[in-house]
Amino acid sequence: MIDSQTSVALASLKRLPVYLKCLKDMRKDGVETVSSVAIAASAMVNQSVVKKDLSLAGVSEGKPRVGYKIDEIIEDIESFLGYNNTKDAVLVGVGRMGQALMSYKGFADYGLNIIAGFDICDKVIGTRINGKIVLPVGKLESAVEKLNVKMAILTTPADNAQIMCDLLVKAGIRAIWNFTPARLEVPPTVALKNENIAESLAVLSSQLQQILKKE
Amino acid sequence: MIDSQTSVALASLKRLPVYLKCLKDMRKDGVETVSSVAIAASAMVNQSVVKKDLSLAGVSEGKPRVGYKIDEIIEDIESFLGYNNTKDAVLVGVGRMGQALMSYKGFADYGLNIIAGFDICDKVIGTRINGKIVLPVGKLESAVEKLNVKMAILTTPADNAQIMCDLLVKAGIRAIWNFTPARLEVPPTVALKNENIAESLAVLSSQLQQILKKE
DNA sequence: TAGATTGTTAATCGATTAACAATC
DNA sequence: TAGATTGTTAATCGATTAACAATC
Repeated sequence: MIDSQTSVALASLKRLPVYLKCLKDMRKDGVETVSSVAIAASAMVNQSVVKKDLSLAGVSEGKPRVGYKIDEIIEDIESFLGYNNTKDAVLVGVGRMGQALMSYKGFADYGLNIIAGFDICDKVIGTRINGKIVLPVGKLESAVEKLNVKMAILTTPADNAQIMCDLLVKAGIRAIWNFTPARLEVPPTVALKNENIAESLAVLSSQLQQILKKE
Repeated sequence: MIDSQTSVALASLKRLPVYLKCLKDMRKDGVETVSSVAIAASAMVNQSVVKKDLSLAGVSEGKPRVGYKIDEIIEDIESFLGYNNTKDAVLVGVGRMGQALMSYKGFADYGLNIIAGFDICDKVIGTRINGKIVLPVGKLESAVEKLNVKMAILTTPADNAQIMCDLLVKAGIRAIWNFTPARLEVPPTVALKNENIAESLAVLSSQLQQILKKE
């Protein structure tokens, strides 16, 4: 293969963290080997999809009639998802949502490390949340440059989102995780992931409606 | 059509709130009519997809050479998504994330109304967040039954998630919006939407990796 | 050996995109 | 009338599912 495969299918990429969670739960229950059929059942997806996703993720060979060693398969998926090499991130907008994310211990498992929060409000500037300092937005650019941070989490009010986004891009941030409802514009050299509350609610409401209709 | 179409394609359903946000932003800028081409550009999707989604959502006829009246199309999409008839919800787990969601004013736009929070911690019980009372979990079942609430938002620590989930189901909740990383088990009569932080991060990290690789 | 499971190949399905007639 | 846009139909694409040979 020359200059091979650019991107794992998006759908596969989204399922891998789900498998990982299932596998870790199984391991906690003392499971030592696991088959694709078992993963499929636990993650509630088709078994063909599991097999294909695992091979895409480059999981070490499983043994026919046995399956995969649970430690190995977990290690392989984590390494594929990059959970081992820590990614630093800054967080902009230390409101309740921002504080919730700064306090969340689970990010460490995913290799994400929020190094500091930034805000414009004097009440939070200088405080520490989960041990991480909150700095004024004025210090954002120099901090990002000095620490060579590539990822940012955006949790400002929607009105400020684009302005802060522009500032982040200017500072050299290359990936923005947007928790605001604003539709942001970023240059093509910057990755953007919208955490879309309205989308999720639309899906859930529609499912609920169908369930209630059936009765 | 007899007993027609059970479910709008999931992909379409997810895009509609995006269009809605774009349309509202346009209206704020004084736009009065809009074409599917303009929506497609703003939402950054293919124009065929927009046309198809709009027709699925039952948007009132657009006029060739003119497009859609912006007030009408917004009204149509909102009504299709059920933003007009308010859905009550309870929230379980009034930690930082729970408080952030209870404080979020934007839910009103989506027709979602959190009527109360529930927690086991004495420190928050009895307080009010954004005017909404926090009650002990012991009162959950009776409240859900009395107020006929069908939807719940789950923001507990992962350890308690399944227990609280079971309690919600027992109380008659039919749709659970799960913000915890736990993989929940619910009966088939209950809708479940996982807000999957790990999935989003995997997608963003992968995009970032590709962008950095190109340089 | 028999049988369960892997890993891949082929078939199916659904969603996206392109094309175009109808319309104002 | 000319031309832009709608709304739908057909073509393409990709992802899911089924099937099966290889293997332990």
